Amino acid sequence: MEPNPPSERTVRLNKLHQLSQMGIDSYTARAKSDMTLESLLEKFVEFVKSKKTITVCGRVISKRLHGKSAFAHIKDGSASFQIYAKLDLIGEDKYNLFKKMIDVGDFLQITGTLFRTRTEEETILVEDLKLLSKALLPLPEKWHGLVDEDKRIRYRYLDMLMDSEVKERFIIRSKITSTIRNYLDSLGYIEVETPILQRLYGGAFAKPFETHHNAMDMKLYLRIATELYLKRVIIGGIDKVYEIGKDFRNEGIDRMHNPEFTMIEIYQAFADYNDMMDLTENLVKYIADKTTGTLKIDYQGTTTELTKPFARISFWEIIEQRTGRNLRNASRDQLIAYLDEQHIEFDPKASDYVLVDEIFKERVERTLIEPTFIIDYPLELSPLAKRKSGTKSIVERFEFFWYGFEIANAFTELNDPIDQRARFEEQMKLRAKGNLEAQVMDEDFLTAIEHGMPPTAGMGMGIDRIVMILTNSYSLKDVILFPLQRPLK
RNA sequence: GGGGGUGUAGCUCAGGUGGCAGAGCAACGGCCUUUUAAGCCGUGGGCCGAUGGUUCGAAUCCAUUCACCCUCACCA
Repeated sequence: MEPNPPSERTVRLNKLHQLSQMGIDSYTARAKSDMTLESLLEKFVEFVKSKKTITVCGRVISKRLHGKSAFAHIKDGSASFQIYAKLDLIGEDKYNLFKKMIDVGDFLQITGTLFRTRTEEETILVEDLKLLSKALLPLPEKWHGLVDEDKRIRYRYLDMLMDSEVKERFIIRSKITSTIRNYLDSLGYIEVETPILQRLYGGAFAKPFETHHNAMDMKLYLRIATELYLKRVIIGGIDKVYEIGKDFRNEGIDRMHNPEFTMIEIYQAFADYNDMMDLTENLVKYIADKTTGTLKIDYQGTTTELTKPFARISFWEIIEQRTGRNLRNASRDQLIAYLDEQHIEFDPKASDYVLVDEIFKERVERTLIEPTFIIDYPLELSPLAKRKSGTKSIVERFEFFWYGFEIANAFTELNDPIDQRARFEEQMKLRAKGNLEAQVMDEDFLTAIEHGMPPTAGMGMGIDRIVMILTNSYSLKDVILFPLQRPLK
């Protein structure tokens, strides 16, 4: 029937069949383990002395047969450990089971005593073994592991298994989020959960994912930000609030962008963007110190120090520093002249402030290597931020940049319902002109502010990007367990 | 979307003026009771990403196409 000789999978399926004929369950419901392999290593000397018999579990990651004895390494989530099985000690049945039926990738339960080999390696002398779970597919090659970028993501579990740095990176990621929570919780911030499925999306400029609720026959969007709901929570009287969760933006994928990503947003009543800047600075320093153990952070060969206070420079000032020109009161013709001169591409239909933003992105953003707050943005770029007192066209906003990446964005929040309505109307005009990322009018949110919103500061920070820097990862894909990928075939 | 790169065995990779498809690891059979990239002897394994073309003959040359990576553009 099958013209080709059996594949590795077929060979293992045959073993499965033979095992079942031998009355052996290849997928046991229960496993017994006295301790992890890591703690076994710690207790090794003591257990050798007391000749203690121990039982542990792990996955076979290598196997070396020597005729009537055999070595293998097993690995659990904590460590790997060598085992040694001898025919005369465990008998023919068990020995042959190990020799013929157990493959690299299988999970075993091992009972035995401890000894050191000639080369001083800590080893379990097997007295009994039990198959816990049989693997049908082989593990990647043992000393190169998985190299192909596509496969590393597609089979992330193998990547984690074969490359301890990959696994470690995701453990650090978890530590970063728990450190953030601990820090904010200790300062009295309350973590909440707001809707991911929203009837209107807002709080950022982005194209949304759309979906549909069948029972209510209602169009819904996946949130692009948590902002507008967290402000409702502030209105509701929780004065210090935050949420860590996924946002979804229906846009391109590259090393700094993924359609779903993790964001933390923090809001605080009776605070302004200066307070929020202090909080952000302290938070970044705290998580860097707690998770890397140092305030000297190396990212892709460049080191920055978090010991001194972060620079704080205004939007217009940094543009002047980097371009050598004061563009604050520049006319449209002057802006275009500069863009042309610098060979920066731009949309000729874009408004003046978008042209300025273009210059900022091209000439400023990537130069902000040291942790830096850029403050006081043009009002037109920030429809949810409060006007800076005494100015007409500047808002109280900051963005935090590090290694040329935008990490956080914050403002003194607009809490004036009349002004907020006017800003939404401005956005709707842009939308009507074809800007699909302009914000949509949110009457329900306006009603909330009309009931009264305290002066509030808010901040959003990209968790994936922070993790990227703190784990010295080149791409977001390296810090997202399962990035979006096309299916095979 | 533009430019560049990659795609060959389960894994890591060779191969190329066009002439039977290769290695190591893994697998299978044999020997081996302290190995550890165990070793030794032997065996099997491939739609050379897909489609079409040129040719007596294509993994190799050409065109198209798919996937992934890099880069530029876009994208708060």
